[in-house]
Amino acid sequence: MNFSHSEENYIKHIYHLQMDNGEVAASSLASSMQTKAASVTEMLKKLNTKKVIHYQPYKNFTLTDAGIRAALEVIRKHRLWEYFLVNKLGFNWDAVHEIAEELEHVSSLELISRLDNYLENPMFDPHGDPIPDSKGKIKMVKHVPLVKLPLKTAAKVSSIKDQSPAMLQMLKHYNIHIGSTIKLNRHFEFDGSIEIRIDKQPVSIISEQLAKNIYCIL
Amino acid sequence: MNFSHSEENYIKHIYHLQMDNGEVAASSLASSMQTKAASVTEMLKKLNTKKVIHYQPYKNFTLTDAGIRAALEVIRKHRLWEYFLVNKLGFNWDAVHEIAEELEHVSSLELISRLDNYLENPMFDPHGDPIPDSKGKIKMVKHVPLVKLPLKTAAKVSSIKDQSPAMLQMLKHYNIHIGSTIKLNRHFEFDGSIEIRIDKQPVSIISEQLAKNIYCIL
DNA sequence: ATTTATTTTTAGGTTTACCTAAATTATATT
DNA sequence: AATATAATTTAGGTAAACCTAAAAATAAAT
Repeated sequence: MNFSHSEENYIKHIYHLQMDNGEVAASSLASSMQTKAASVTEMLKKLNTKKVIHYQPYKNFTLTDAGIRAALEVIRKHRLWEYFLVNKLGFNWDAVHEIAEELEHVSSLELISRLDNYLENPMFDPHGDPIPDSKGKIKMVKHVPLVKLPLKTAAKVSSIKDQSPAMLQMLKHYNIHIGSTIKLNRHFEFDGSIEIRIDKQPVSIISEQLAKNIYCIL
Repeated sequence: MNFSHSEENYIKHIYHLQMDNGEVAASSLASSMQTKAASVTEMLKKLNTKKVIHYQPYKNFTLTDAGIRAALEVIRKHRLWEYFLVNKLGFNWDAVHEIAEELEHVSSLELISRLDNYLENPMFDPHGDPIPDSKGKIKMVKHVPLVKLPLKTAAKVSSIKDQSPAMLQMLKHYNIHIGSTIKLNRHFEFDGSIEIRIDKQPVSIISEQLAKNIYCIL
């Protein structure tokens, strides 16, 4: 099956939303795609006739098996390109998302298979997200929000939600990277801030707002 | 200035046509783009308002300086990606054109500059065509058709017009590659076939049809 | 210099992917 | 259970990029 760029984007977003939530509401898809509900409805009808989603008017929906396969193909491309951009071209991991959004729509499967090979079949992209293999198999990793980590248990920083420059500046200041070992020592009830230890550095206290944007793998 | 994929394709085709011919007719652009004359007219009006072409209704047209710059940017991207596909991913040089047609529209200039760097600033793509630098400077090379080479003068095979599998099979048989040293020894009047020497191999005779598809640099 | 043929443009339609505003259905509140 | 609120769909419109068929302009041929 062949999909337009737009269809691929919808499929990808539906996939991520249903991973969070089991099923997807049209409104959340609209906000995730930065578009309007009416446009979403139109696309849902098309994806339904293409048997990409299970859909009944006015109800929430999910991807079919074919839809999941399609989503994982796009995600595979996206993450392989991100890996390439960081590890071969020397981009910072926070600068590659937009470029990969374009590259992921280049259609050749031969290209992706050779790229995968050239990169030596990486398992994770620069944000710590797993890269599906050519058959759509993907390492399921739960990204636990830092604030919900069990106390004093070593974990690894796996991804950062907000990747604004302001956020990156903060991360740099605290010396937090993807892959850093992190321990949650205690919560402060008053303002939700937490005490953490990054690698073998002295403990620091970070705000709830910052903490909420950091995800970890146990 | 920002261009759609379609606009970029038109600009690129106009560039190639005006390199051959000085100016471009709507009909030749239509056939080169595999589209209809009416669609071309529409696009010409748009490119004109965007000041990409010098255009007056019913007359032939050419790119403006801005248009040439835009064309060279697309061509630079196309050829750098082709180089990447062949020299890093191991594609055959005849398999990369279509993929590069998609990659050339990825917009990031930072990406292209890093790719160029990563590839160590190649001057020529796998077909022997020169790669414009980031300022749009391009080595002007005249590709002489093999049949018009001066007799017994060493030249280099620079490009192949028809890249069908049938053609590639022939080239393989005669052991002709991009970059091979080639000498034209004589013409046979009867059927237009020619006697050539490739590198230090024994001379061979090739048909006019084959010869017409081979271009050289002196 | 007319007539004929070719090229180019205009007019009017299609598809994809958006949009706003209004109508409909589902959900929440009293 | 009736009503208010929220979510979703429908109706109708726009822009880009294509199309066919007819009209207009240019080039070629008698």
